[in-house]
Amino acid sequence: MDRRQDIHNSDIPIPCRACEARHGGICGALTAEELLELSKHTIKHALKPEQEVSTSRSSSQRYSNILKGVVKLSKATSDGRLQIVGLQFAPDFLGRPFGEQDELSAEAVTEVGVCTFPKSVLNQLMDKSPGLERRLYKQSLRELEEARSWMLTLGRKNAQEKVVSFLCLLATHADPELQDDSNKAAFEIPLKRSDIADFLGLTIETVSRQITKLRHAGLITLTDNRFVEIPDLAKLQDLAESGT
Amino acid sequence: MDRRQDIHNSDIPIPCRACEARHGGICGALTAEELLELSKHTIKHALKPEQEVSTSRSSSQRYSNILKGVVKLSKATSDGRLQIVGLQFAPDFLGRPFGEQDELSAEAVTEVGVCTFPKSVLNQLMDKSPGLERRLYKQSLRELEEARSWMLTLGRKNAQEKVVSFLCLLATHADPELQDDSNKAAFEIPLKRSDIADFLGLTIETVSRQITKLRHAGLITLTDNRFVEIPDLAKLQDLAESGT
DNA sequence: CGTCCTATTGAAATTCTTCAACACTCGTGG
DNA sequence: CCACGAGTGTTGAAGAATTTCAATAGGACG
Repeated sequence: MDRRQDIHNSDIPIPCRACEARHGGICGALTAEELLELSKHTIKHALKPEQEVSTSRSSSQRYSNILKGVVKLSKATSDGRLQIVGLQFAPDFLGRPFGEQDELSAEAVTEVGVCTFPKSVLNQLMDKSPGLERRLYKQSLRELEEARSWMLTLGRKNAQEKVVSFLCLLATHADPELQDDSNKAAFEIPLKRSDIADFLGLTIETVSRQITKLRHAGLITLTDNRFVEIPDLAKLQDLAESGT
Repeated sequence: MDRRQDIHNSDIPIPCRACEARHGGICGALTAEELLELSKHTIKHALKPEQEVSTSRSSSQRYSNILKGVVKLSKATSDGRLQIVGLQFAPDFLGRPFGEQDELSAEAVTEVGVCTFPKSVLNQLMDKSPGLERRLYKQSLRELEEARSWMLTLGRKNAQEKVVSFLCLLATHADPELQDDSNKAAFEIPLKRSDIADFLGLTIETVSRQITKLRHAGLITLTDNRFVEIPDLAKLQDLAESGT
C-alpha cells in the first residue's frame, strides 16, 4: 500500500488525482499543500511527434513533467549534424534549473503528454522543500550516469554493438510488454530510423543494415519495422560489448 | 573582497586555511562550524599520474575534492576498450552521492592533490546544509551539460573536429597561462596521446596525425609534444564544428 | 492514383583503424 | 660515459568499417 495514504485524497488537487506521474515524478516529493500550490500554475499539453517541448530557451519559461510518451533531447553542430543526447520517459522532469541550457532542444518522439509550470514556481518550491531538490538532484545524477554510459557506446563501439546497445536500452527502459521472469523481451521502438541514427551517431543506412543483420541472425524479429521481439535478451546483451 | 570575511580566520580549521579549493569547491558552501566538522575527517593525498582516486566502489568509501591537477573518469567495455567520460579539475568534487556508480573509474592524469572524507560525513552535512546540496546539485548539472556536449563530439564529429574540440576545451578549461584579452591561448596538454585518444574515441595514431595536420596548417604550435600555442583561437573554434 | 514519408539495399568512395617501423627522451646500471 | 630498455609519439601502407550516392519498395493519405 502507498505510504502517502495518510494524506486524504480530498487534499490532492483535482488535476493531480488521476495523474500518472504523481508518485514517480518530482510531485511525489511534495506535500499535499505544496502540490496544491504547484497545481495552481500547471497546464497540461498533448504533443505530436516532432513537436518541440517548451523548455529552457524556448518560448515560455516553463518546466515540464512527462506524463506519457518519449521525449528526445538533442544537440546540433552549426552545420546541422544532429546528436540525440538523451531520451526521457514518463515521469521524468524536463528542464534546467539554475540558468540556461546551452543549445539543447527537446522534442516529442511519440505522442507525448506533459504537465508544465512556470520556472519561478518550482524555484520557490525548491527553496522550501528539501525533498523536492533532493529528488531533482537524484534525477540529474541518473541522467549523468546514462549520458556517460552512452559516451562509451558512442566513442568505442562499432555499428553492430551500437544498435544492439540501443535495443537493450529499450528492452529495459521502455514499457515492458513482456518482461516477466525471462530472457525474452518484446516492445515497440518509439523512434524512427533517423532518430535511432541520431542517437547512435550513425547514418540511417547503417542502422538499417545492422537491423537486417540481426534479423537474419535470428537475434530479433521485426513486425512492421517498429515492433521488436527478442527471443534471447542475454545473448543480445553480450553482443552489446563484444559484437561483430 | 570576499564576502566571507565576517568569518574570522581563526574560525577556519587549520588544514583548510591555505586550501586552494576552500572557496570554489563544495567547502565554499559551508559555515565555519560545518567546515570544522568536515575537516575533522579529511585526509589529503598526493597522487601520481595513473594512480586511482579512492572513489565509489574502490577501497575506502570516501569522497574527494580535487585540490590540484586533473582527474579522468572513464568507463570500459568488458573486452577492455576505454572511454574517458569526463575530465575533472580543481576544485571539483569527486564521488557519487546516493548509491553506487556503475563501473566508473577515476584516476589521476597529472600529479593530483585531493582532500578526501568519509561518505557518511558528507551525507550528514548535506542533510543539514541546503547550500551544500545545492552546490553539489549544480556541479552535477554542469557535468551533465559537459557530458552531453561531448556526446555531440563523439557521435557526430570527424577526427579533425574532435581533436580541435579537445584543444578548445583545454584552452578554456585548463589553467590559462595566456588568456588575457585576446584570441591567443597557450597551455600544457595534461594528457598523453593515449588519454586523448580515449577521450575522443579515436586511436593514438589518428590523434597524432590530426595534430600534425594542425601544426602544418599553422593553426597550432607545439613544443615537446605537450605545450601548445594557439595563435588564433577563434579560427580554431570554427574548425571544431565544420572542419576538414 | 500520385505523392510524401519511411525504410531497405547495392556499389563506390572515404575515413579511420590496424599493423609495422622508426625516432626521441629519460633513467638505470654496467 | 655510454648502452640499454621502457615509455611515448610519429609516420607510412594496407585493410576494414562506415558513409555517401543512388535506386527501389511499401504504406498512409488526400
